[in-house]
Amino acid sequence: MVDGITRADITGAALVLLTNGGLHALAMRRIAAELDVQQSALYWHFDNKQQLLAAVADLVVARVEATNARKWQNRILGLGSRLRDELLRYPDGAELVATAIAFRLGAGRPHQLFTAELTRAGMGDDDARVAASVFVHFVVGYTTDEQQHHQAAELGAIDRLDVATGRFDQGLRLIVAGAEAQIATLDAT
Amino acid sequence: MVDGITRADITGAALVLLTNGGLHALAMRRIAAELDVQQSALYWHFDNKQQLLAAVADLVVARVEATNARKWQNRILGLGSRLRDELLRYPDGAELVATAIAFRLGAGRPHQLFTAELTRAGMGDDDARVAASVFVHFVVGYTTDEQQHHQAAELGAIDRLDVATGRFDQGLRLIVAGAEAQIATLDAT
DNA sequence: ACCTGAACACCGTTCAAGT
DNA sequence: ACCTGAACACCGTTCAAGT
Repeated sequence: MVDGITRADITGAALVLLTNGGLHALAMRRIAAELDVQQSALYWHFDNKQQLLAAVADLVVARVEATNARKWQNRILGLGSRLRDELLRYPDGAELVATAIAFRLGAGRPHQLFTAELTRAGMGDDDARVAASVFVHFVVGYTTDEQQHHQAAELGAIDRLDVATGRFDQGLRLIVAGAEAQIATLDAT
Repeated sequence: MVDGITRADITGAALVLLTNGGLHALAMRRIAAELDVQQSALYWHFDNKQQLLAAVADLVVARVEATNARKWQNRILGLGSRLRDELLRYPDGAELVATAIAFRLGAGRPHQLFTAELTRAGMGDDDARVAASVFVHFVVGYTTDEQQHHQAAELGAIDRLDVATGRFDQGLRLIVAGAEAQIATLDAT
């Protein structure tokens, strides 16, 4: 007989359901059905649904990676748009990651990547972490809005299509300018 | 006999429930029970729960107001911490507002207030709106994390207490620096 | 115009019991 | 160690019918 179910099986099945039906489809019963298992079986592998969703959020941000641009400003911009792209790959991807981050349960990867870039740019560890959280909050928050609004429009709940595109880069550049100013005052000391 | 129930009655009762039990207590059945009404009665006043929650989110941010500091930088900082304070007044206040903003269903007040300050500071309407969204995403995102984490710690789900306090102002100042830089380049033109 | 009563189609979580 | 079966305590939404 075959082995039992693993955590990877569960999060994998959940990711498939997320892809096809969004957060709405991520019900314990549905995930269990996808694996031909009783819903209570999932609770042997995860304490609760929130922990399971956090593990799925980790998968969503797993492919976010640093770029190899020469200027740190461009690496930050690349990281931001790469993160946005990955969140947009799945319906409700941004909201899922936002919740996981809020509960400190997963999806720490974006924050780590931004922090690394900012320390390389010359910031102290502490300042880099603060700046990284500004970037992450903006990217995840902006993308959540964008995705939510886009999905609502598809359902016909909203008709006017916002001209929100392009505004993402503008916002990122504003924060980069703030980081530049802070690094400049550090160098002046 | 007394008149029927109004939308204000409903959002008022919901705000009481939010205060006492957080987002978890904001169930249609519970709100209806608070008003001695059947749950289906609420659907005559609101299309769905999401619309109702958006109206409650409007109440949460209703008392956010501009400060009268002389420098626009300080007015922005004051607006940010004032918004955070109001979100922290209710359990899950930040998450409620974040969701309403994402669905473009309410809580537009913070964005309007930030935009107004930034145009007064010398930004164009378009740039001011983008910068305002950076501020709002940071304040709401940061406060959601903070509140979520705080509530999890109260339930014993998390033991270590993050040293996140003070980081809020640092983050706000970083964005202000970015706005300053942008206004400076405008003035130079 | 405004609300009731009742149903429909779902949820997350627990827990004794099985193998 | 890993899962079943069944229950518990909930949800949001709809809709005919009442007044």
